[in-house]
Amino acid sequence: MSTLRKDTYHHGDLRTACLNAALELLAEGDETTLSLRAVARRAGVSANAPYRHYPDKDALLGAMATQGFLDMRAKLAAADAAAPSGKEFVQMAQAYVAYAIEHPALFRLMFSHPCSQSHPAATQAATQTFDVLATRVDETIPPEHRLAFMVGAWSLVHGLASLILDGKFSSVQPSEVSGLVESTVSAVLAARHDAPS
Amino acid sequence: MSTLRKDTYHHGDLRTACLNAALELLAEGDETTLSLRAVARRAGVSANAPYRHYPDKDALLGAMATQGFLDMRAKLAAADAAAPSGKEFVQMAQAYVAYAIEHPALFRLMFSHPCSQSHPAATQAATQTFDVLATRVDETIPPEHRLAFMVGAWSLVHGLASLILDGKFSSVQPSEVSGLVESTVSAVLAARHDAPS
DNA sequence: TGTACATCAGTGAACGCGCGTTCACTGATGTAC
DNA sequence: TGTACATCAGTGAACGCGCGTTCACTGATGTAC
Repeated sequence: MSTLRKDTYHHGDLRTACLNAALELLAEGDETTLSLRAVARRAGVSANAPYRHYPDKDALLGAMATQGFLDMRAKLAAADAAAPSGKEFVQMAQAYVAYAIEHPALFRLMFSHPCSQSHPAATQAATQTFDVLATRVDETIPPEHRLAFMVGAWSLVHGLASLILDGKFSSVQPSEVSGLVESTVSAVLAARHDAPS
Repeated sequence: MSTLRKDTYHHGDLRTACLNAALELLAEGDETTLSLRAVARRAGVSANAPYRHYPDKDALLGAMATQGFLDMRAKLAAADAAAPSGKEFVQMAQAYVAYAIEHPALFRLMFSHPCSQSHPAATQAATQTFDVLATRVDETIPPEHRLAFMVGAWSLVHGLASLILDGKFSSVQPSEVSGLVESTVSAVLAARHDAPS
């Protein structure tokens, strides 16, 4: 019976509040501006209160990455479900890149931070995210091309998102991104029957 | 007349020595283990000696990213030159991924660290690196497909490298990487005439 | 060739900083009787 | 229904840490005359 009351001594759900505060801080800055003390400050709580709910900073980072993957999975699944027949891959790819652009620091945390490999819940959530793509692949691509297609499609989309976030496509306008994703993914799709195993 | 003598008061070429020490430290660890003080220690010099040659830590990081891009450019150019006709893209792609795997922390610094965008020498070196690919594209790909091809090929290879570094392809063995790059790049190449503009 | 001097490239000590984390403690809560 | 008590979830002060950076200084070097 823990109703949420922020003004009481007992917070109610400080675990979630810390997670949200951390995600906010990450959205406003980057990983270097995300400290446990800042999270506590944002949650309106003393510096070591978070230790009641997370054994250390890395555990909080792991929870953030996990949450990120779950959010991303929902976006991919929604794109897959909403897409007209035959457009599933293109629209999932667009959703993937859009997620990265909307959450740049979290995206980097999810993929590049050590916690994304060391935190079991995070790796599991990552697998669940990729399974959305894998399921569609299994229904669409002939078995002998599945692995190459999975790796190729995912690499393509991930590289595109990364290079955009890192400012390496300075000549590409934000409004062009969606079309670029479509044309590039379509090209790979068209080639899948020609691919060497 | 500065001959290199490490045992004298005047170092000889501390600028280069700091750069190399920093690259070594990055190769041995990651960006979080790379401090200016550690660089000075490695170079056998007092903690603030590097300030004679770099205005601040970020300047050193920028120099490192610059060096990384120049090295990478050399590797790409060598792969392009050595490749049998028609295999240039595949072998450049393999060189790109190989470079990332051999220098994971430096690769991340070059692409994801803010210094890679703020340091003019680094952005220029990056452009020179991409120009190796662009030159081959101009000689091979019809004009109307060049942009899409550049973006697609680069994204593909960069994503592949990034996901491998980040441990997201746990099912892919190191020995499979080269073949995977070849098959995936070949697929994109085969599709380039079908690609929507 | 020798000497005076400007400049360069180091030294070593110190500063403040915010961090992650630990400690001892206390207010709030729920429950057994 | 009231009370004693265990437990939970906070507080506030403190610790040590290594960092980037600054300061005043000094040894080494090259050059003008």
